[in-house]
Amino acid sequence: MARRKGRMEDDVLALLNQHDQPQSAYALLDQMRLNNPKLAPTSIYRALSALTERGAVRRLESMKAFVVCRHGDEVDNCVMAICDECGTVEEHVAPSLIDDVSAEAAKSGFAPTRHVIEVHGRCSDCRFEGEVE
Amino acid sequence: MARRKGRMEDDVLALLNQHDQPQSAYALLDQMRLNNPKLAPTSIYRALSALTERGAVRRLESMKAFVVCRHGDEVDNCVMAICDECGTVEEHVAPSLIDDVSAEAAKSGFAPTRHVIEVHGRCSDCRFEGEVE
DNA sequence: GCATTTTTGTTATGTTATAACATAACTATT
DNA sequence: AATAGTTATGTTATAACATAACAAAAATGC
Repeated sequence: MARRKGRMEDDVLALLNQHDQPQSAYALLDQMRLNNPKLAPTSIYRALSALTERGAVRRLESMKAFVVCRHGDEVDNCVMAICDECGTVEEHVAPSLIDDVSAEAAKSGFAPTRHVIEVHGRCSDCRFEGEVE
Repeated sequence: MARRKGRMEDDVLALLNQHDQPQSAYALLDQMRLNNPKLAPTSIYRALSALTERGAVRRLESMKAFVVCRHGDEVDNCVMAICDECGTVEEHVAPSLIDDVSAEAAKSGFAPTRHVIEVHGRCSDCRFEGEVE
């Protein structure tokens, strides 16, 4: 009954790649169910978890949704800019900025292991859509 | 049946203030139910939402939990450092750092409105607990 | 008092995520 | 190609998080 190894991850990643906007786990599930109606949430979450661990996918904590990671090797050095109007996400690689954030936390002796840096706002396209503000 | 205005918010805030660690909405609900067994999730979420809006409380996006905001007037200028070992949270007010993050996002014309900056790791106490590493 | 607005209560449901266990597929050895 | 061990996936159920929609009570303004 089980399919070939790693296939689930590939399918989920391929599906995520078809979208410009972050997708919720259940949105992915619904889409996967078009081909595989009995698919369970667990399968999606397992795939997302594995993809996340290897830096292929990122969970946007502030929107409970997942995006493909364009810079997997820099996964902990990114500032994510999320447009609240169109939903698109920009991945800014900025190691020095992450260092600065770490340094701030380190002021109290804190030793960082993971950074969540998400900025909400309006992207360039949306700001200049229709008229300049 | 409804109680005096704002009372719910006060109760939730008071309860949150009794904790050093962030609390999930349902953890708060369980505690409130000791006095008020029929309390519904809605009531907690409404209070948390109002408290968040006025900067008294913050949701830690990366852990689905809420903490009292020690610097309500600087609510969007904070770096939150979360100890994964003991759960304590430090609120670092760092406006210039937030400016830097904004500037990074602005490189592509993005106009930030809200910043989520959460750092996970180990706090000073936990690092030096037992022995120096 | 009476109408209006706001807060809280109530009921129901929607959404996100994981636990626990079963089975199929892959791997390596013989 | 039998086997045993490991890993991936399937299956079932439920836990945890969050909101919608409507009702009732209190506060507010006239």
